[in-house]
Amino acid sequence: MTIQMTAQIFTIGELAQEFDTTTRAIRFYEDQGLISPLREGQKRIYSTADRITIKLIMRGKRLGFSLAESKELIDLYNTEGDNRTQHVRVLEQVKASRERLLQQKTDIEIMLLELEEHENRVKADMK
Amino acid sequence: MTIQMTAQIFTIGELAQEFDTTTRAIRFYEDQGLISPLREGQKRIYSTADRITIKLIMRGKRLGFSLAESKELIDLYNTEGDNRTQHVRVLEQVKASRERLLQQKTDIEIMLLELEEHENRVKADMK
DNA sequence: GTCAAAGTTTACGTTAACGTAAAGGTAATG
DNA sequence: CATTACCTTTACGTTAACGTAAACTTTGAC
Repeated sequence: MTIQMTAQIFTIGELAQEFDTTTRAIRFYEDQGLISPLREGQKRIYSTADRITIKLIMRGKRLGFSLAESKELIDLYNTEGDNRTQHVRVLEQVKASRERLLQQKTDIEIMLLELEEHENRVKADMK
Repeated sequence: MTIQMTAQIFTIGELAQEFDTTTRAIRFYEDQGLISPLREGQKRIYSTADRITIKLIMRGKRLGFSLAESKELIDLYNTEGDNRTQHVRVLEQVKASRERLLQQKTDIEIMLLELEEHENRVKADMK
């Protein structure tokens, strides 16, 4: 009794729908070297790995990352664990990314506080 | 005995330096209606209010806000408290902004976790 | 008075991230 | 077998957010 594990695949249209974007955009990401789907004849075949990459791209976009920046992150995760200098570079990149995210986090906290303040002013004004 | 309170003012160069940007950019924000500095002859004179607006713009940029979006926020804070429909619109805007920021916040948390995971993998790999 | 530093306007150039259109291939459906 | 729904490539168009250059004024320092 064997368990059949078929690798999940996706069409470009499915992914466009799932991530609320367009096929044009997804092909563009391929142009820019962010994904490299396989082909079945002419047609692009996306793996779950491709799908995750697109998810990462979209998350990046919501945070204001350029595609180039997202690509750096993607490449970061795809570094084959080889030599030490590579590793060092990766760790530095991780540090930089983390710092950026933490800065954004405090920016968000401040903006949330300011929004709340303003909301209260307006609500008080309504009475 | 009177206390002299001189309103702080800034030149475009000073602000460009403080926010690590260019005078061109600041003039551009004026073009787009985000700030309206006074003039002393030809020269622009920036108030502390203008300075705060620029601060908000920069924070917005770090979070991936377009200038149009930042302008909405700025206008939001500048709504003269008048009629009720205005107030309602303001509160709706506040809600939308908050939701966006909260989404970004969770995006950040996820990315931080993923970074940490990857960092650990790489570090383990180095041994 | 002239020189340098900072300010001004006008205007064309540039990059990122797709949008949009045209022209065509393929596969299931009635 | 023709229509419909997706897929493909190629290529030009568009918007945001300034960069860059040119040509000119203003002002404090020497």
